[in-house]
Amino acid sequence: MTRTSSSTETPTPGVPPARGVPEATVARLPLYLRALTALVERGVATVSSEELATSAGVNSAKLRKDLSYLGSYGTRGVGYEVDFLRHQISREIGLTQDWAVVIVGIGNLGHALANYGGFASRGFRIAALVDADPKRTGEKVAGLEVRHTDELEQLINDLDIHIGVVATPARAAQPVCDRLVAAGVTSILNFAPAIVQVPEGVDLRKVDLSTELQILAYHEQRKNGAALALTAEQAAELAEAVNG
Amino acid sequence: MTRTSSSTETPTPGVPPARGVPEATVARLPLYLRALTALVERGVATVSSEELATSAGVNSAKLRKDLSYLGSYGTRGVGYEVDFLRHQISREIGLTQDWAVVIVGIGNLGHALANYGGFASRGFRIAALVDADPKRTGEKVAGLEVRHTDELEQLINDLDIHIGVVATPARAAQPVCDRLVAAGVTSILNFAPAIVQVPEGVDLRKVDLSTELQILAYHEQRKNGAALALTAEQAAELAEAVNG
DNA sequence: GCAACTTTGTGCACGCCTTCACAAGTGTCC
DNA sequence: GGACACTTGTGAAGGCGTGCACAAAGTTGC
Repeated sequence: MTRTSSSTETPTPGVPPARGVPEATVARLPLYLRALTALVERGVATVSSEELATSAGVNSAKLRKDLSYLGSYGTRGVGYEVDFLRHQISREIGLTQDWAVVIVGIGNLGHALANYGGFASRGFRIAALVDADPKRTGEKVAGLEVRHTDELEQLINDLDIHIGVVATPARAAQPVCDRLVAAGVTSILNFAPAIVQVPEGVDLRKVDLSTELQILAYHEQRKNGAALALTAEQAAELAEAVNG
Repeated sequence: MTRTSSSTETPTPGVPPARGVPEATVARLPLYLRALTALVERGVATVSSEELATSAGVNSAKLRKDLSYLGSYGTRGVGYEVDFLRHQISREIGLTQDWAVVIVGIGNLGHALANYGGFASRGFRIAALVDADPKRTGEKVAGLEVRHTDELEQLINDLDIHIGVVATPARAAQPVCDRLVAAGVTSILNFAPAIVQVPEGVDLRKVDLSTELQILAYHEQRKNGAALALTAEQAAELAEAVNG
């Protein structure tokens, strides 16, 4: 019924097709998936949009609209069959196949990522760990041997890896991404605090720890009556700005 | 000149004031700050919006509009004075004061966060590390002694902590957040893969590692001609759906 | 002091996302 | 079998963010 993807003929040249699902919706699908998984584990069979929305932390209208982009998987008057919906979303995201992932940079963060259980349980398989430091080569992390960066291209090729996770220091991020892309990786998750450029067709997502804290700090500063947080210097500046 | 905050009288009840700077702009300020810091280190004195935008990975019009919310800190025909602008943004975000932060959950990720250099260099001071496991209590991490969760409220009070970082397992996230809030924390950065609810007035940001990967997987699945990625089962489902 | 050039700051239009509100189904109870 | 209660799916409206395009403002060279 809603397969009217013919009228939406403005594919926005620079952006990949993305069938019909808005980007904002895609970003929320993993959220729904998690909420549904929790419901399955509790043995719940059906759920209304209201309940599911609450446990996913969103508005119920938004949830229904999001799901409507995937199809009509609910039953009016009843709700959604939990297990069925979970499977549909899982398939839409592409979690029914397993994705081989390489982690580059096995420092503190790389360690944490390699050991993070949330990946394996969601269809992501850490297939290779790579570090530039020869001293780390051979070390076992999360049951996997750390390989030297020299082998990066070889590993990507042999293990058919399409997704790379970058957890290197900032200055190494761009060269590493270049090599990943050259070797055939088309999706990169970057944890390094650096802005990296990738060619068109490669998806790049960024997780920046200190950026998140800074955004919090911005709002924090504006609570409790901001005046409380002003230093003498800042107060002087403020006064100057208001009067001048 | 642009201090016409009187006409914008629709403060959106549920949302905190947020003087006049759009949320999307706030989220980019740390980006600009980083780019400016890099310029300072290279000894660059002035920079045009075009250059700064490029090195921050955004559009120059967007950069100028963003900066215009903070004030008129540029010089037409010249550009922005790097050090001055950096200071202004820093002040706007609230990085001129130092923020005491507590990290709850010293597992792999907590370790990585405690050792992450990017916090200290940006006005965030890791003031306390807390873990529920008595075996970890007393352990030294990043030069700080890990304390037991029992001491959480005491530490928050004594050290005047307003920002909490949660790196616990999923099931512990909500109780921990509740305790943080009860003890006076008003900003929380949550790394646990769980949806947590906080009362109004408390800012909550979420960093979810597997969500990011799932978003990448979604797009990855749609590259290379999605048909390639279909399993027999999925193909059958698809055929069924199309034929009805 | 004037003309040519550079770069900022912003009004405006467009598009995406969110939210409301309701018609269209579905189950239940009598 | 019909009335009622419930819930989905979606048209439409409003708000927010982006990017264009240009006026305003400053600099340089003569």
